[in-house]
Amino acid sequence: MPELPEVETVVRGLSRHIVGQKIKHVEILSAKSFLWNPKLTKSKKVGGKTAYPIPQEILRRTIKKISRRGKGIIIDLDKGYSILIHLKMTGQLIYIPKDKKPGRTTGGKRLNYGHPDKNFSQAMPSKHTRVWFELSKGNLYFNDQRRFGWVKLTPTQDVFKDKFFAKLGLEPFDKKFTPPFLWSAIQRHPKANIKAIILDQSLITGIGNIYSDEALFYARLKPTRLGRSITKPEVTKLYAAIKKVLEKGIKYSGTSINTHRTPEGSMGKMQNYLAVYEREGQPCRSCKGIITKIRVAGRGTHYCPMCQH
DNA sequence: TGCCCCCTGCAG
DNA sequence: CTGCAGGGGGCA
Repeated sequence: MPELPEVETVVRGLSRHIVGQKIKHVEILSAKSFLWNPKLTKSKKVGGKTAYPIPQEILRRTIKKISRRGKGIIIDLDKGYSILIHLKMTGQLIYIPKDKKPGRTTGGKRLNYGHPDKNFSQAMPSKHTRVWFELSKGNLYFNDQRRFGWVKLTPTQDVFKDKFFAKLGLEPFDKKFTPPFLWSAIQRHPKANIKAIILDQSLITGIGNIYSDEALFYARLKPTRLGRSITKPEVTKLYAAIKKVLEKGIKYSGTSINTHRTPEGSMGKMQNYLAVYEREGQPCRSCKGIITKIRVAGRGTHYCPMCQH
């Protein structure tokens, strides 16, 4: 689910709800979702599920700050530890206050968990809950259908030594991200598709498959254009388009085509404003063209053949 | 720089 | 049943 706008939505929501709370207990329901000590695989049954041992360093720590780097989430605790989380394709972080009744072990409130039937509700923890944090005033659930995502615990000073965080490029909202920066990044990849270039997290962080297609649409660039063919005026347009689509995504709390939810469990709204993504066969919003789907950089890619060149 | 893989569920 | 899905790591 998550690209920069979705992760930013989750980080902002969690910041409102869980900063200042203490971690009272943690259940790891899927060993591979909490990358910690793989030797500790001795499990026990909790409510019919298998649970794994937890690192003691995480217990009784207070949550100080939640931030985002690229598509990764950093939760800083007191006493020098941080929790790192990546949602990958289907991860969710859902927070349910304890006073939301009926309380008790599940944390109570039932949520529509991406189910097409609006009346369907899913109790937390759900069958996709992989890590369950009991906090002082509520419960935080890391749900991840496909188990591609991960949670890690690391000393705060080592966060950016982490294999994932260490190789991230520039944030699109960093002052250093400028048209000249984008131009030079593109020059270094003359033979790559422009889509592959803007998807490369070691150059710019946070753009994924949805927002790359959207940005290329607003820049009027065909996704298969090679880096060396891109002109300076085109770079300027692409730069503006990238910032525009990411800002719009954040404004609408992300795209909920499938599993993306805010920490409160509600859907984002950006899917209603997409220009090309998931709009194959539909008319272009700015010309008479029909949105076409092809394969670029191994990903389904949507564009308007009439206005993107 | 591309391809396969991790995993599960859903549409066609 | 096959193919495909908001990501990214490891391998030619």
